[in-house]
Amino acid sequence: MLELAILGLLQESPMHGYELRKELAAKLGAIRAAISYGSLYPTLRRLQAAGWITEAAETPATAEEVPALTSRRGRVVYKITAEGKERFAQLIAQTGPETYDDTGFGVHFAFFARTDQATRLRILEGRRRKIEERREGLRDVLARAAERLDAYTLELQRHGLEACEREVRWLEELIANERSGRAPTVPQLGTAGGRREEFSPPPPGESRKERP
Amino acid sequence: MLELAILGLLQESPMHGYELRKELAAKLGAIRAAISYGSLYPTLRRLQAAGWITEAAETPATAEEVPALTSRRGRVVYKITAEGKERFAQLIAQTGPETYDDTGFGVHFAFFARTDQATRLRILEGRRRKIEERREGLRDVLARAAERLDAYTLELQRHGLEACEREVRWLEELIANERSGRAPTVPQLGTAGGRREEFSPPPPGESRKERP
DNA sequence: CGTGCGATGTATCGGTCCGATACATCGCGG
DNA sequence: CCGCGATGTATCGGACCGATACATCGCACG
Repeated sequence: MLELAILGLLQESPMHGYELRKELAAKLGAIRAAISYGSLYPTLRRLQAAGWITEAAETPATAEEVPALTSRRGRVVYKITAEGKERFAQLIAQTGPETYDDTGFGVHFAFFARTDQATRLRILEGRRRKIEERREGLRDVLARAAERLDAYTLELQRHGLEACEREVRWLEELIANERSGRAPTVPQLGTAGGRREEFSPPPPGESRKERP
Repeated sequence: MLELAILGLLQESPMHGYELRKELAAKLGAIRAAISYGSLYPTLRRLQAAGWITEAAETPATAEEVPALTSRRGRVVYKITAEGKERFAQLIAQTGPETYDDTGFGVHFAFFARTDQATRLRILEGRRRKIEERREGLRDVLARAAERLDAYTLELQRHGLEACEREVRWLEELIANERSGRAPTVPQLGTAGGRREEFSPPPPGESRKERP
């Protein structure tokens, strides 16, 4: 998962570890806390060893003559390689069970802009299926084992059940949107307009073209 | 977390590993998938080594004479010890940062029936604080960095923000209930698949006593 | 009658990720 | 000039997961 996230972010622009962590936190803030350095740095080294990312020099030109004395600030900027892009595409497209758990789904979803529509649909439906199963499990417990559980545990289940129901509804909307060929559009919060492209290169700030 | 959950469940009745996993899944189904054996069995051994649980003999009488030949089914039943109960009480009462993350909060909440009211309140408020922080983070991203992110990522944030808002409201209700001295009973909101009862089983003041 | 299969049951191994910790530099205000 | 918070890289032990292996039980189906 981390691997996928890093490869995805570095595709937008080269970054060093610290930056990567912040961007990751911004992009995935909805689904998980900031990633730990204890996972990040080892993973970066692993990706580098595999040839999917490389170190990019930091020096901003004009600095050839005076490198030493106070040794340059130790900042390691990574950029993705061609092999890395291939790897990313492969990881994005290949769906296993872990694609549908909370974190896995969140990471995949966060990179939907770089995912083709068929895969998006497959992932959304897989996620929906998984949440529906969880929902049924909770209903069973509430219906069949209610008297065995105390009021607090029951309340926890009830709250979880409601969350499942909401997420299923959310997914239904996204799936319907996806099938109709439009990008996600949220009614209130004019955050996004409809787009028709299946992916958008680095340049941020998509123009907002209203598509009925 | 696993340690706390096991100690809590074994307080209700002795169980073997497989059973423990199922009960855990039923009790915590709302917040996390079933626990892995790869964590469960090592943890059981650790708890046993610490003296917090012990093996309870399985043999149902009448089996003294003929133990061998086809060796008896290998089922290991564990029960909690007095030290284990102390340990549980200590773990329940002591709140660290991990008490407020998704899993930690869920596990603590699931054992609220064995937690005193002051601690319940402290945990609910800590959780609320944490969710409020997450909510503010998401609002910031949506307000300040919206144009940097693609429509899918924005939709993810929006959905996460909504989930935060709902959870805060839920926590507010629980806190109000708690302060008023009543057990949890949420007015309807009829969605959920099971009917609910309208009572309040655990006597308001203290946690429940030993197995009835 | 047997036989195969799904549920029950215990156990280990490698791998991912986290939390704590350490340490060094930078910029800024007091 | 000094301290302190943000920036930045790095490691270590531990928690937990997913896959896998293996053995037994009960029962449905031929």
